Amino acid sequence: MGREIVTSMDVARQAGVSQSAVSRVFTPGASVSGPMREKVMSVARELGYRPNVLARSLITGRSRIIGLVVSYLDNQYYPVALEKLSHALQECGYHVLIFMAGPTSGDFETVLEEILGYQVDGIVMASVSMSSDLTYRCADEGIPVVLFNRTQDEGRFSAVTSDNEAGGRKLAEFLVAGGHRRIGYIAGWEGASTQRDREAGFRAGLAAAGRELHAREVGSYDFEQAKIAARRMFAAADPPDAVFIANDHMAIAAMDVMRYELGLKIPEGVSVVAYDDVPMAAWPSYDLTTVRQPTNRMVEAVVEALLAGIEKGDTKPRRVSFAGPLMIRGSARKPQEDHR
Amino acid sequence: MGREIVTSMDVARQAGVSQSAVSRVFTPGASVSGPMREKVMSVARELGYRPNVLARSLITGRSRIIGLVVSYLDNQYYPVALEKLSHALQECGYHVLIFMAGPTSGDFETVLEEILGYQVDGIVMASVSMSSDLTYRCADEGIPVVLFNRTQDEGRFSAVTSDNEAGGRKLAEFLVAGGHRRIGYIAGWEGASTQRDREAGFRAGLAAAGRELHAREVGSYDFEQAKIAARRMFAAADPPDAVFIANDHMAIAAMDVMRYELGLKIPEGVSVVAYDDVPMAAWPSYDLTTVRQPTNRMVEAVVEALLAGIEKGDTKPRRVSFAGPLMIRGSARKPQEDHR
DNA sequence: GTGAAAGCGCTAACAC
DNA sequence: GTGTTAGCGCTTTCAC
Repeated sequence: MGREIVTSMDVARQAGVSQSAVSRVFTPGASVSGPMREKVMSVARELGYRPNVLARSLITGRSRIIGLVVSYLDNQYYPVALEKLSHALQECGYHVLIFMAGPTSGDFETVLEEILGYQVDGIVMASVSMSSDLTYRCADEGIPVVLFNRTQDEGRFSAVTSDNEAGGRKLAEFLVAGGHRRIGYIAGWEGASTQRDREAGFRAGLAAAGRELHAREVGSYDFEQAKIAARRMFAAADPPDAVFIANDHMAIAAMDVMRYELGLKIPEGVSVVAYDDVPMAAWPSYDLTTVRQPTNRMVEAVVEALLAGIEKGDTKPRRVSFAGPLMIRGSARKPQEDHR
Repeated sequence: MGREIVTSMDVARQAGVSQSAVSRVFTPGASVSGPMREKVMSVARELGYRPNVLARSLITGRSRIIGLVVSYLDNQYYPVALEKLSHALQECGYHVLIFMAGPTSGDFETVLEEILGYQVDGIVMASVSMSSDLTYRCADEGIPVVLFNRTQDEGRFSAVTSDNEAGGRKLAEFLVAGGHRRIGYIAGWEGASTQRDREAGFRAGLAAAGRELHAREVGSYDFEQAKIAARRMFAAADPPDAVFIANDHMAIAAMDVMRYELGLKIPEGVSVVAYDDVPMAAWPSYDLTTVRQPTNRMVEAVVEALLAGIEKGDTKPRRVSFAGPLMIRGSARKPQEDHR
């Protein structure tokens, strides 16, 4: 019942050494003699002693905890990224403490207050909607804040993204080269930088070919909203012959509506392209042409920015974005098919 | 740069009260007068003070951290469950610290050592493969351990599952009633209790109708393994006319192989049923008849078991399992369709 | 290289 | 109801 904690003092007594000696044995890079180390380690093992990270944090000022703020986990992109991030941080001796932000549990403000209470060493924001003075307070207090898969206009935080604009442009070029004439777009959440950049790149790509968007709906990065958007777009008179949907999660919802409700054929009737390259995009049922997020490199960059802030005190914001390849699959007519 | 921490002492000085008065204001249920509370709160707000959860934990012996051990997040069931669990715990003032166990980062043993170091108040094991003396040490130290979606033979830990055996039986009855004669099974990871129970129930259900398994392969709850299993099962002479695949994650992999590689029609050529009811199962591309895991109730039970252990010291293992409904969709021939 | 002592930020008796 | 005091388990000077 009572959590019997074995302390460094217990080990010290049992081993007949001072408590600080025990501490030193468990402090990487402290000066301890061989015999001392062995004596202490052996008693520690016997007693099942482990240093208390929390007590340590009180004095070192580092908790070895990274707070992750996220608002949903149903878009497959996030769990996969979380898995990678968590692994990478674990490798460096950090762990991820999850904070769900969103309608269900408290607003963003509350969540951030909670985070601060845990004395996290760094914060990763993977959620799309969040803006608060508190975020600045984190930064002001010297806690590194890294935005994952989003940026912010004022560059006060580090931000790691893929090159959304370039991705959008690539998709436009691909659709234009595929001979499409009426090209639509289903937007993500309008407050998100990813949405804005993907659309900007896409429109720029169309413009470069002398084209314009033929139709536009908003899916807000939400599964159900995306269905509604697809219905509206393709039930219209003169519907698009190709559509860029701002992420795979929505694209999958939309494709199901298009094929099963509206009876459209993909890619014969309409081409679909999207963004993220979640695992599902490669499944034959969707076989989605999409821009891959270079998640591994993005995660590396997040960890780097975090550690630079924590361990070197280098909290100056860094904004990195990585170009991701276009994964050409079967959901959109390919350029060469048009060369008859 | 230097993390300037505002302490309760700072607030006390500024407000002209004792440090313990400040502490009491932030301790729910402590006796403080109205004016005192206001004075302290106002200074606290002004200074941006937040109690240090970690320092508090040192004295209370509670960290308000729940360790979650998980080995993969690509099976959509886990992220969705994690989201719910995290929300529920957050509501009670706890947060989830993630520990990834698995080939990539250290073995289970190491991970558990790390967990112990964080003085977590409770542990949830959502991973399938884990067995270690350390797990017992957690229990011995009075830390509540709850297995999520798995049980263990010796009942030393609390375990929350759906009624896998009943689910398996329901599926067998459904397939038998649907007039299927050659019924196959693709197993999950053989070390998992869910696998064992689902198969046992399924076999029992077949036996009750005087039937036996016609074919059996192992997919180990892995996407790629499941594809291989499906290929092997349906490339055989005299392949099954129905198959139960031990979870939706594998079923989706297998269905893609069956339809796109082997040219099978579902459900005309072969019926497919599975287990979990992940969101994807309801998508028209899969439209999978499956047993729903009553995740909400399972999460509630996990939280209950955890809190009983933490707050009431009641760590006696409780094993709960909830029956989940059969979600009848289009991937398997339905009984009434056979009544001609 | 090792021990003694101080103190991280906080809660929990204990007096008043 | 409020202040004083004593630690929680640990790291880190500082002597030796």
